[in-house]
Amino acid sequence: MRLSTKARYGARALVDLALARPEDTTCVRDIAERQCISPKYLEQIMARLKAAGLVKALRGRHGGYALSRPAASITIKELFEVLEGPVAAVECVDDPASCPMSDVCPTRETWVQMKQALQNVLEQTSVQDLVDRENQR
Amino acid sequence: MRLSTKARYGARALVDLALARPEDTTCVRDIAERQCISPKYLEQIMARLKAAGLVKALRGRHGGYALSRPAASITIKELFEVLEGPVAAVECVDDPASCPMSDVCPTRETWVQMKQALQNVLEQTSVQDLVDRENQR
DNA sequence: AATATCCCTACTAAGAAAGTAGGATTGTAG
DNA sequence: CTACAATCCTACTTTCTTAGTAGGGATATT
Repeated sequence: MRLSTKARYGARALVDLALARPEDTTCVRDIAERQCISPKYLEQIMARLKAAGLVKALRGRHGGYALSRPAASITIKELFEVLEGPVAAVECVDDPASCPMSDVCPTRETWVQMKQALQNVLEQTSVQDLVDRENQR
Repeated sequence: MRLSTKARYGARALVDLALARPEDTTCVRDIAERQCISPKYLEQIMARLKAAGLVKALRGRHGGYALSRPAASITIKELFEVLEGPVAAVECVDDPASCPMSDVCPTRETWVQMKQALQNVLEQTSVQDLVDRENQR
């Protein structure tokens, strides 16, 4: 059960944007270079973040990306759902009807607890929290 | 970040074994039929559980599998690590040296927290807990 | 008009997941 | 002692996902 590079790269990209002044834009090439990510791949990731409304883009020369909201209001859970999909590790957690035994299955409750535990962590962490950590060093 | 069928099937198989008398053995075919799992696939899963010492096997006619310890002493975390691998969703959590930026990276701490949260749930749940849930209905 | 940026789509190579398949080995019951 | 039912072992296959690569189109600035 590994986290994809999309989610990890995306998190670092958001922190990178949050470190810039909110009114400035940062181009993909610069983020990619600082974060050691393939620029073309990061482009796709940023496109998804934009579609989800987490960042906004400015096209043309001197264009780039910026957070669309204050870093403190963007949670890692949002990022996770955009780039990694549902937090639930088993389908029946979100959709009991997907398994005919959902209402009797003793394992399902554990998968539900797993989701809740994960979600707690992801919801409680904002991009600003990550920035604060970075600044503490 | 989905849980594999191996882990899910394995969990159900252990519960199935726990429902039998401890001194009895249950053959793969029976478990597979009750749990709606491909018998040949379940064979491979049981082999892994045996190699990890969670179950013991008896060969030959009227052979089969049984839990090697009381159900209350087998945690889902053990099962998870055998069939799903490390609980950490990112490599640097268990092995900081795998990434040169581990000691500065602000995202790592969140991945660590994710692991801890998951681990809490998995450690606190034993096969016996699952059996108890099943019996409550 | 040149250029630097985002935007969009398609392609690919490698690996993992989820089984399928076929038989070898072993212990027991008749 | 023989047939059989079970585990054991290894290889194969098919499908899906991941992690990119590639090439160009649209657009705004200088």
